[in-house]
Amino acid sequence: MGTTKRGSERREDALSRERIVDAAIELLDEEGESGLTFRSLASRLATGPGALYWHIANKGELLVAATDAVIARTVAQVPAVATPHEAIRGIAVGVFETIDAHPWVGAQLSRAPWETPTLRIFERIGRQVQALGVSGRAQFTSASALLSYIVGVSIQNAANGRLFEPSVDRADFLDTMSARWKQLDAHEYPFTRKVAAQLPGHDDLAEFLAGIDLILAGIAASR
Amino acid sequence: MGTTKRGSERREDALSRERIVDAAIELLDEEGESGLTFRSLASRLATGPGALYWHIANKGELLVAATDAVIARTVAQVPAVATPHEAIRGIAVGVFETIDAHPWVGAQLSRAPWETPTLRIFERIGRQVQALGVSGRAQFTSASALLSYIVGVSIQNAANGRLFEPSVDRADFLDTMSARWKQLDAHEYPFTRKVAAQLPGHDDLAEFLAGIDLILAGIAASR
DNA sequence: ACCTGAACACCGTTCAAGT
DNA sequence: ACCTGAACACCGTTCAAGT
Repeated sequence: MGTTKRGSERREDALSRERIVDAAIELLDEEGESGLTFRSLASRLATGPGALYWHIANKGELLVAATDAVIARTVAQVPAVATPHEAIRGIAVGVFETIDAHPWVGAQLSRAPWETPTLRIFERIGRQVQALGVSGRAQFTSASALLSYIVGVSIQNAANGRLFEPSVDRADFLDTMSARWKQLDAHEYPFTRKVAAQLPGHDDLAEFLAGIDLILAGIAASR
Repeated sequence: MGTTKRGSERREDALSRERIVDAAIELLDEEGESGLTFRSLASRLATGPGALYWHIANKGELLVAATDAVIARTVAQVPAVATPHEAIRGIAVGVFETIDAHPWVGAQLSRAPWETPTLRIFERIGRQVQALGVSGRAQFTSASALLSYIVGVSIQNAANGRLFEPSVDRADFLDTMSARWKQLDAHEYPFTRKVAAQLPGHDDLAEFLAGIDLILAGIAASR
């Protein structure tokens, strides 16, 4: 206080790493992965593409930062619940819904699985695996298996969601898919053709959680 | 036989969808995903980029075709074994090793999970789930869970493999990663810090198969 | 029918020049 | 210290023109 206004005074609209990342998230959500370019991002921030490089090293770092911001929000919002089993389901649902809402997050998680975003999820799952009473070395195995499953399914689900225009709804999508599977070669794809009938009315989230329960049942059985 | 040689005679080096896809696989394996461009591919085939578009619609189709060729080979080579449990482990190992050898296959499987390559794997797993005696609707859930886990882990494993230069070997990589995890904030990452000690000597394939066994134990327990 | 290669409309990234 | 925007070295894709 008491200092006179000078060049050091922050302008409202000054560029910063945070503002850039926020704008990138908006662009990714609105236009999809291909909509994020340094030119489009710069024009949204009313500057030139070169200015962004003062704050961020390259596009890879920008994507990691955007993913990390979204995932940090997700894990912070997972509700506290009674049992480790419930907690793991809560984390799973959180990640699933986040990737469903921001499909580019899924692609990023699988492209750079050693970065902080993945670690945030791993940490939360790990604590609950510990709480489950899993012993020493098996904790790592169990947490890794759960993490891979959760991220894997979420990505596949999000990719399916983008298969058709948003106007095509879920039921139509499943009907189309079911019809396509039924037309597969009878000799090559007997199983796929048989389960094609189950596709209409399929509940992705329920199916996903059934898989979680399967892994948790396996963990319990292996103890 | 007996026809005179004409324009319809096939030149040895004539372009074809098959030759293009084979060259694309070579390029992807040698140079990685960013090494495949229509220009580099065309020059390898001693033609111009435009020529390729006579045989293939676009880059997406080229990637799907390349992935499909590799995965078809993989599933064809899975050995016949005694039990469904063994068979599922065999498929899992096949996919794991394929993605480890061709990391771009993993990226492609998660980018387009509804295409034939994924379906080929799903079909093989499904048949074994059926052989396991899993009932009706649960077959779909079990096969999907296994598929997601197998593809998910394989992609993460392959991404880790590309983290550093090929010169950096596995042991060094794990040591570096372990050291990095130990430096994480003690309050934010207690679990990750604790399991960091288990990282050196970690056997990815063994850990992966332990996860498969976990899911199979869950399937057995849920029956 | 199939191939050629220049051209179009883009990219990510760099960097001299400004403030 | 931070921003500007032209320039560099690329992309995927198209298409008139050739054989």
